Amino acid sequence: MSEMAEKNSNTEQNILEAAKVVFVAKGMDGARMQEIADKAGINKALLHYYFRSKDKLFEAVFVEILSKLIPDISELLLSELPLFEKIRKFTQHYIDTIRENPLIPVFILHELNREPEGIARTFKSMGIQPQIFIDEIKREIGKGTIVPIDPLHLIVNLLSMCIFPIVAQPIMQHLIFEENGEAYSAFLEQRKKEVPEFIINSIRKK
Amino acid sequence: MSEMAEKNSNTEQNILEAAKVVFVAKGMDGARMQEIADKAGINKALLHYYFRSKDKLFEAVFVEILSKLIPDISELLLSELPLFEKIRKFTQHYIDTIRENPLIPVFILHELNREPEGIARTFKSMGIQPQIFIDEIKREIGKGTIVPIDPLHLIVNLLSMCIFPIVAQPIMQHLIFEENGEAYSAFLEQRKKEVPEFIINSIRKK
DNA sequence: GTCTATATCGGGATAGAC
DNA sequence: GTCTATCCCGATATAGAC
Repeated sequence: MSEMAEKNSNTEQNILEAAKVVFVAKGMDGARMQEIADKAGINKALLHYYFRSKDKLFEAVFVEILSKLIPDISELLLSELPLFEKIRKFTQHYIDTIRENPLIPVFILHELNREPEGIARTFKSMGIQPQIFIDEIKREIGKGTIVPIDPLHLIVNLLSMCIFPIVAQPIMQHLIFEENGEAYSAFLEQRKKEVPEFIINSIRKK
Repeated sequence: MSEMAEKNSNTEQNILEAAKVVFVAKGMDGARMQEIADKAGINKALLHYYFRSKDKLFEAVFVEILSKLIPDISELLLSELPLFEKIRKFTQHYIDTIRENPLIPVFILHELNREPEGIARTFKSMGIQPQIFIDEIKREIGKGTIVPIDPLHLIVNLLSMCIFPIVAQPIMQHLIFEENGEAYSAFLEQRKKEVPEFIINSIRKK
């Protein structure tokens, strides 16, 4: 049994991996079961054996992606560092994380638009709790370390400046570097320092 | 002939309008010619009469969207206002513009990922020239009005904080307002003031 | 220019052998 | 568990009448 189970879950994992790549690149509608099967080194019929349908397979992939992403965010918000240090660490770590899978944010947003109800259900079932970080910002304002600012805007600014330049790379690269991928990559690397300093510069009490 | 031409271009325009809505919401792959025909109040066959294929129709829609978007950006970068004023105006105008068609940025990015070569060609054929704005920022740094900052990072920060919160509304709304659309709308409205002040606060020489 | 009817094909899904 | 062969529907595209 152990051998069977071994092989079973290997194949299943192969399928999930392949499906993830294809779904993320092409979207649910553009993805082809044939392509997933090829990439997994197996046969179309086997896809249906493991996951009953394309919808079910997609759902599985979507859940896997989300459940990997969310703890990653939460973890950092809850660490024990002082605020400015936390902003620096978060930016660095987050830019790196998204650069590893730059297609995922657009994938999620696209699918969220495509089928708001169905996917949103999946999404809601996993909780993120930004409240702790919000409270921390409020405390710093109270202490007078930083200027009065709505914590939500601060958080959204931070996320925006990390995520957007990566997901918009296909456009930005063309706009400012004439398709020079190397240059844009270096630009993103710089942002790991530029963004936190930009933020801290704005909120630090003088 | 005038009557014919009239009707002709009306239908053509109706099709383009309908196609735009459907393509933007569902993406090229998810869009159905039937749905476009229905929304245009005509028949599937007519779509093929005006535009030979789905690909051709998509191309037409994509070009129309881009050629509307790009002058809109350029225009503002070239105005004559002082820098801080320009940042305020740009933010306001740009947030409003994107809120009118919040799905378009994700649509563009998704399609760019789906078919990098084909679409990129279309994209490149229209030029945006950020150089004038870059030079202006450099001059202000020279004058000592603002702190030394790489103009590209400043521009990307600005765009990020305008665009991202709107395209990521489906996620953010859930994260911070528990699906309260009204509250998120008000939040975006606030950003028209918060974002420029956040930026100016960061770059202004003290 | 606009419609109805139909050809064609791609792709998701199932049957059944091994 | 994995494969081959096949079913069947949906969607693009075309033919042809009006």
